[in-house]
Amino acid sequence: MPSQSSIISLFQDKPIGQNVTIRGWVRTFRNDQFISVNDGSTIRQLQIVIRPEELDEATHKRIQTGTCISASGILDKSLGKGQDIELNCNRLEILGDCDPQEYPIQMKRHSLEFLREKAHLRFRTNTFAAVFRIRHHLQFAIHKYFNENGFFNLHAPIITGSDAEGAGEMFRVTTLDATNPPLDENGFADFRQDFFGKPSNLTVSGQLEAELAALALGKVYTFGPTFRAENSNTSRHLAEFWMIEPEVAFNDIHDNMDLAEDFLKYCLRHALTYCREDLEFLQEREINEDKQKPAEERQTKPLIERLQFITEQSFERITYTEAIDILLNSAHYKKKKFKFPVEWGIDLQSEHERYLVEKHFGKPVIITGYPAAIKAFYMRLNEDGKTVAAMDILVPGIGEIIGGSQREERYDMLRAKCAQFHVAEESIWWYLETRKFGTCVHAGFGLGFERLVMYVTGMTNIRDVIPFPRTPGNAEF
RNA sequence: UCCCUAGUAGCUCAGUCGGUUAGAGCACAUGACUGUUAAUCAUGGGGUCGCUGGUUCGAGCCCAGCCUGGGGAGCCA
Repeated sequence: MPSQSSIISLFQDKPIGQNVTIRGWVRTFRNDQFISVNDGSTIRQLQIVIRPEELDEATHKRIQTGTCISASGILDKSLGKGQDIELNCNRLEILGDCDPQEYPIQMKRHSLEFLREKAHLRFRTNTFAAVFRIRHHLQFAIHKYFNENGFFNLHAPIITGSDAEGAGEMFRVTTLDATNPPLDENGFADFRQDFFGKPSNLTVSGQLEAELAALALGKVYTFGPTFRAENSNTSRHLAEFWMIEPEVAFNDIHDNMDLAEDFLKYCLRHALTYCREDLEFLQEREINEDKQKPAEERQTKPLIERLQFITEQSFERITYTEAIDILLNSAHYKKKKFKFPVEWGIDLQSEHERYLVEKHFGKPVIITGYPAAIKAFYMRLNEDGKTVAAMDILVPGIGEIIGGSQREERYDMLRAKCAQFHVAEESIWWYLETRKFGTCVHAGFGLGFERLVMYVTGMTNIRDVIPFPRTPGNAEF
């Protein structure tokens, strides 16, 4: 018996005339003799040709959309038009039946909303298989980029005893009996008796831990799951998502911007090189979906062109103050088209960011120098005393994809910021000690992995780029 | 959490002014055909109109509450 081949290897090597075996899932069974099979190795289907007279009636009925089969035979040039090779089957085995009365995935267009409710089966559609192959390649590209550039990967803890990061609501981790916890002298749950002897949570960011490592290893990055218990119900937020957080000793805010831009472009180039067919499929899909939409909601450029465009452009770099000026001088503002007010000191709203990126510049924008009051306590205070060395990278379509900063490395300044932001020093004494013992300039940023996958695949809902999305009220599968 | 919007067959949707027996395409079943490309053609089965309550002689349609999905906002990555 010949060993099993992946369908992608058959398309690549084209071993015409050889006896091969493939295993996969039936997509369609046409004309009682053509079985279109996908094995996940590629977006493409292999056509299995079987002579009707060689197929007994019982087996014939078991070949349905979704059936798992093994097919052996001679690989040949295809007589049909849709493909260049096909498998002339001389041995067909049903590995797993699929009852068409019950199987919800049909060989037709399904809405993404419907497939979201079938998350266990949606991998079997072209769209999701393409998305998750691309997700894999992007993950690989990220590790590759950092490895090639001298970074060390750091596994930040998933369970943390610190709640000082201020990045959002946290999930409590406890082994206490929720219905009958031990109580302390004030009548509250007594976490001294909990597993860790103190309250603990799922991490909202690995940044603080990454900083500790960077101040010894030089260049590090984390790439792990993070958790936010925010009740945010949008197409861009998850309760569980994956984040990449590089942190580099001796980098200032400008080095940080250079790194982020180079890194982002590297990831896009990697996807363009290694995910070509999947991207072409998703591009085609997007074009078809856009036909149903009003003109103003359609993409102005096809997916691949958009990605290429980003890799070729240098990102626009402006300060927060300049951004406010651009907004104030815009015709959009003068016609009172912004819903929210614009003035120095405000946090930029989605509509402001979208105007800057999509209307004014038409390419990615890095904004730096935000007012200290609207950014986190650990960001380095600039010489003007009122702005911090923060940076946000905004991209068309997604908005903020990266947020980062040069960190406050000055011990006294950081303590002052802690007091200002009501961060208890005793809760992050270990973080403060790095500033006491051989501190140095350093900077880093965070990239939401799913936002990157959205950007590359053109998917518009974050729930469609993570295999099993966790959102408020939904932890099925 | 707030605003908008939707929920009718397995899927995608139509359903007029509140009126008699609930509509289509696809899917599925049966048959025909056999080099097809989401094959084609014919025939057929398939409904708790999201849930609860209300208005009415009569509700898929009107009203109230709730549930679920989608879009937007806030928060953020």
